[in-house]
Amino acid sequence: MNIFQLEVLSTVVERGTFSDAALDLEVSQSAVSRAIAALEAELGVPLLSRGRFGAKLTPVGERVLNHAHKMLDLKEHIDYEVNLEKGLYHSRLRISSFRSAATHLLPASIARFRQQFPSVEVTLSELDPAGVEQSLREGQTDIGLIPLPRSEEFNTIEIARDEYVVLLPKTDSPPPKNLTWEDLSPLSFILFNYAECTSAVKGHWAQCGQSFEVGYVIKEDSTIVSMVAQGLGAAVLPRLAALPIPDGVYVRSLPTRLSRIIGAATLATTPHAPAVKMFLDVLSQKGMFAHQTQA
Amino acid sequence: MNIFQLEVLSTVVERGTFSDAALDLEVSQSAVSRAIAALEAELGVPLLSRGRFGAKLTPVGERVLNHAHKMLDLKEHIDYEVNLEKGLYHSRLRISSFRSAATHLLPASIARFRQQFPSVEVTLSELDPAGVEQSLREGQTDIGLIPLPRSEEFNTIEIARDEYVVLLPKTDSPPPKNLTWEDLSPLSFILFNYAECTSAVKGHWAQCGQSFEVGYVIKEDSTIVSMVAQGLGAAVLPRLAALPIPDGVYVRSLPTRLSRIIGAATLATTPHAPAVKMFLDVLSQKGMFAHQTQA
DNA sequence: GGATATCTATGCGGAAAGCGAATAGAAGTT
DNA sequence: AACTTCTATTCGCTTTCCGCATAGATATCC
Repeated sequence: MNIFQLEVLSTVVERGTFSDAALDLEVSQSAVSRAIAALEAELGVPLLSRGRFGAKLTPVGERVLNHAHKMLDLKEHIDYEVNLEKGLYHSRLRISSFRSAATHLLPASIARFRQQFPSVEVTLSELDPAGVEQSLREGQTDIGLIPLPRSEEFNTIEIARDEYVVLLPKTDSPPPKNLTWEDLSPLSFILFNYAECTSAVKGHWAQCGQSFEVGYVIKEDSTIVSMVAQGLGAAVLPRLAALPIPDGVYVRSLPTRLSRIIGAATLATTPHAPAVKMFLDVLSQKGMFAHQTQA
Repeated sequence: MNIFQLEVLSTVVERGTFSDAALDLEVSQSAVSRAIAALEAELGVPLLSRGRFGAKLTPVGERVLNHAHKMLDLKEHIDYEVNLEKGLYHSRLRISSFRSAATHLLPASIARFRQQFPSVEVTLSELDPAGVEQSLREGQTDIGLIPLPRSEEFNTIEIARDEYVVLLPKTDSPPPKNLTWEDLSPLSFILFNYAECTSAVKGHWAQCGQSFEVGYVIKEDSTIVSMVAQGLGAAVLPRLAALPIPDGVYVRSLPTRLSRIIGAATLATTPHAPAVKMFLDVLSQKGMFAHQTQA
């Protein structure tokens, strides 16, 4: 049994006669006749009844065709996999990302992607969000990880949500589990001057009708964590940026939660290469990269 | 692409080497090598990486094999259908049934069965339940429809439940929708002397602590229905036996419901021929005869 | 380093399968 | 009866597939 025979059977049933099926398949009528005869000989049952009226399925032919259709569908899936592989072969994928997403989100995703497509060359550039946008615009980057929302020149999908947390230095008594604005009001804050975090925090405070004292505005997340550990102030920054958090620092949620949305962006006007599409599937856990759930 | 190539691919992966796969498949090692090479040439991608260590799937090979396994499963389904057809061809199915099941239940089932297996010769004998049992014992019947329960010499499956109803003649005022034992106590009843109905009804009355007057005991269900229509009494009999019920007769449920179970029986000691198995599936709406539900 | 073992790939010759063109046979239509 | 339209089969050729034998590569053993 081969795929051609199943295609012949399917087309004969669809067209009604061997002659019309032959035209459709671009082979001779005798090739169609012999393909069907060979299949019937192999299986040992008549699949079609035929005569001057053309050809119609027998009852067992109907049941066989049901399965045959599924096999033809699977052949299309195989062709898809194969064409995907051919499209990806020796292609490349250029990713840009701001630092904490580059450090904490991308490595696992890239590993997973390359497990399936080892021939794709992946590059990862660490840029601030404005740099990521620029690199997308200049065609230097295929996929950029940036905070959302973004302008309409980009197509975006949400990848993760990253909560802003309060880092507090170790003191004689630990801070309460749930902070209030009153707990925070006497504190001096170190803000994270990167990836629009400072403006997000200030906007959030304003929106909550609160005010706070800014002690420092620092670009390096690791420096901020160290300063908190040394008792120089409290900090507010995204959890991913704070990682890894040393023992000498408490982590608490804000009284009113704030999160940033991390998205994957592509340039809206650029058609996606197969590698880009596949990696977007990894990031959003779709298609073959859907999360395995217990059956 | 053909089934043999998919079997080769599957076996190579399972066995680890072309040489071991060749032994398994009872072909030469070079036949295995060329089958794989032909498949890779047709698809245009390498499915296996191989050398002195044997053969391992490439990533695209894994994805292709996933679909290939499903195709091999479908081939087994096709083989099953085909073997089933061969087993059934020119076989026969002998059914015996008591009258109302023969009249009302079997025709649709037999039609459905023969639509799929037109080559099976079906015979239907109408016998009372004792006659059905005897015919099964004597090997003259493959499947018998009889009321349940039955002795352990038979394997049985429940096919339907058939409610005993009260038939009442048309009078100046219609009977209440829900009859009470008081409503029934002044009536004279015509009982159905067939398929253990009389004993079932008497047993039910006794179990409910009631008594009733028996006017007639009649064997013909159509005669009973006519007598009720003529005002000669009320009747208690299974609904299927009463069909078709003319306009001049009211139908009501008993105050305490009574149903008979109609079952399909086969002789416990006899292995089932394929036609018997398939028809039991029709009756119990299993396998390929499962009820279609909206998706 | 050389010999050996074990794996896959390929050449050779023969058998089997598949192709299109042509035609035979059957059945429906005119 | 003649014609049309369908499938099945023959013919001659081409392609594919087979086992046997062997080439080539690589790991193991001495």
